[in-house]
Amino acid sequence: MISEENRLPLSFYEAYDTRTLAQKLLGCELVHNSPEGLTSGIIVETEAYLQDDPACHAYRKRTARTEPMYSAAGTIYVYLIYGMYQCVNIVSREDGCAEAVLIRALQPTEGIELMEMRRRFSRKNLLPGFVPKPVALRELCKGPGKLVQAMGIDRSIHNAQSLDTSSLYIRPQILGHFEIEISKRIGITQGADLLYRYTVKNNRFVSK
DNA sequence: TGTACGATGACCT
DNA sequence: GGTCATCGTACAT
Repeated sequence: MISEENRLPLSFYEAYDTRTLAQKLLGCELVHNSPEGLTSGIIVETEAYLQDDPACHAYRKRTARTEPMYSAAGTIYVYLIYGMYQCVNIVSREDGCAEAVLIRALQPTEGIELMEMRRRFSRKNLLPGFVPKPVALRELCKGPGKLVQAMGIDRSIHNAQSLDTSSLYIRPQILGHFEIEISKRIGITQGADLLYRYTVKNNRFVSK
């Protein structure tokens, strides 16, 4: 089967406030058409980051790192975390308003072998004697750092690009009927009680 | 110069 | 299941 591009237009990202967009993105397909091959997965877990939210990178000061967050809806924001992993966000709202949706987990669809290879060999596999082990399907994109590795997303390539023109883009909703579960965001202390996390209920590819 | 923040894998139980 | 090690970024001192 040949998969068509079927890229969502920027009007999709402009149409909703950030928390609504985070929910509308569930069931959509994140696609990376990379030189090594095409990989994709259904978005099953997102988190919203708002301007008046202490967990948001743009909560305090406008810096070089967070500059893409201030761009138009549909801009890609990739940041480095723990000095070793990266997380991918979809910028929402209008120019000058720094809000975004963090993509936290995918249900793999296309290019599963390529995703498995990327995950297996992007580990600390340069140490002598380290033998990379196969990565289970369920583990491929189960977490924001993991899905970025599996999809071959890279800050130096994708950060500040537009989903309208990048090799990374999103296809419309393809998941069958599902319920959205709302919960607290994972792994943060600032704004920890805000219910800005959205998951596909009972989906086994959700991170937790 | 120091410190808070935060995702993952290795290792252990 | 839990504990530990890893380090770029932002910001206070």
